[in-house]
Amino acid sequence: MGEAYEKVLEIASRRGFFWPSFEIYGGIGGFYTYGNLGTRLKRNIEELWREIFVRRHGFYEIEDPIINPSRVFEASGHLTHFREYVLECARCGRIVRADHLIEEQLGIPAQSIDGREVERLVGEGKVRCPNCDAELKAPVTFLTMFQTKIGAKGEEVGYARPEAAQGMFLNFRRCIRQARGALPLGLAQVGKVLRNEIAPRRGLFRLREFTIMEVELFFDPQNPSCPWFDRVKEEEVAILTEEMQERGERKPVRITLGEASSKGLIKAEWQAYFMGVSKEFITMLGIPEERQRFRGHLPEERAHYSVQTFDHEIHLENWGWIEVAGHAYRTDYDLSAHQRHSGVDMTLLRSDGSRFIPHVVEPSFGLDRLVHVALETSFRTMEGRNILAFPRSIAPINISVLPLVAKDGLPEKAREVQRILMDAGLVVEYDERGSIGRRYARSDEAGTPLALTVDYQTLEDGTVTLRDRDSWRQVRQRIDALPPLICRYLKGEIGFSELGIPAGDV
RNA sequence: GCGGCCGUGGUCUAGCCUGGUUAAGAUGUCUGCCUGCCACGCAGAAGGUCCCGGGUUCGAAUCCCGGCGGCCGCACCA
Repeated sequence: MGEAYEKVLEIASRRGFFWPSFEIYGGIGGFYTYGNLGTRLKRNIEELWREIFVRRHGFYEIEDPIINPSRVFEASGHLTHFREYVLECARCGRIVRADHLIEEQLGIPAQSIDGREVERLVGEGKVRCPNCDAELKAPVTFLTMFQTKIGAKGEEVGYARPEAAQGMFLNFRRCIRQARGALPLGLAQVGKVLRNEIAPRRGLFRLREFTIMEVELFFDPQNPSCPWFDRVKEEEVAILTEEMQERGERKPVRITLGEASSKGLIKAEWQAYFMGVSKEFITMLGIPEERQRFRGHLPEERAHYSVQTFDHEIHLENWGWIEVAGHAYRTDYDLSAHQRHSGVDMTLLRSDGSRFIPHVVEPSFGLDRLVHVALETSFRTMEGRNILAFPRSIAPINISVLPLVAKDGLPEKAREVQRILMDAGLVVEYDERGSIGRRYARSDEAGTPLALTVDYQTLEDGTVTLRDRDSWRQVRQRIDALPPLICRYLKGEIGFSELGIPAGDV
């Protein structure tokens, strides 16, 4: 079953979903280019997310720069928390992380070690190479953020953002005013972020430049309830909490979000709410419920800004559980930090006159990972053919238009039908190469849910056949009735059999 | 970053160990014929820096060294 991954990668590059970037120059790890099908698939997933997380809640969406001045990340804590001190052995050249080595050899907790301490301990020869016991070279810092210079003289140091969230915090004051001061306030952003990963691998899972989709939900900690919580509180989810993992348990509990929230397993109701929305979203991408779970971060893996984080994980055959989203409770960490560093007041006024800094809950999705997961989950084979059975709402191409044979005026008629469907706003692929069977096979491999065939009967009565990608069944329908029917079908409002009357000889 | 395996037309692979004329096959693509619903058939064609660089050799896809890229394990993933 690990072949699904190999097969999907092969289809992805051959058919134009994605492939390694810069390949004519030998390639560089961690960068991928999306082709026509991949770009559409990615955008459709993004639109579905936007519908479910943003539009439906009336949240605001912003777009903030990728390059930020260093002060932003000094304030946010990323510049200190993103920096690793790395030690290299003078003899064998082995490279190790300073904090891990010091904790291991001297028993000093990694969190309490700063750069000066590292230099002192290494200089005094307190730590040795774990591999060959030789002396270590002076520590070098490794920053996983991309650094650049801003301006002609380059005196201003800038960094590429490693997360989109800071944009929402930096612009919070303006946005809350535009929202007329009302909490809860949801600010959303979709955009590229950059992380200089040490070892990018596994295709779209560990990229150096990737797209993130985030909501920062601001609320008053004295009024932490989510007005929509009723919608999800009966929803049952699989949760593996921090405590369970510390007890060595590996099997998640199944519990309703309402119960998980009231029992305190999930600290903020908003967090629990978004976990419910998250499950709904991921399920709509075609991932079955039993392959989803939420896993609480252990303290040492939790980001510096978070008091509780749940990863939304999906089980894949060859990687096991992989993270596609993080649900973090960031409290007032970021707004307080920016208030402290910028001197700008981030507080809001309650009706009783008291002032407070809002708390923040953040659902954050890695879009590229979702693209891969959608591809791999939808992959199946039928009679030796590859099929990408995408949910209809995210399929890159809506419908293929095919003449039964490429002669006798059928191609011309098919082109007319293509025009009609394109004018109706559909993404249509016309194909007359090879035989009809080959064209169906190509259509299936691109994940196109419908194939429309123009045959000799079309020329007589203006009807065509529609073929279902997943069952290969066919129905017949009049051309002029098609546009609204197909649109409703793609939205999932009607089933395949409602598209027309069954067609024979299949 | 460390260790193991790997890199051959668009795709998948053979050839490499045991260096030797035009680098083989399948599939895909293109042209023509054919076509009456599931990768049909026939004929023909195009398509390769054998990952890159260096070395050994009369001669390197093949042997050696270095680099780049990929996969797996370890580490990392704020």
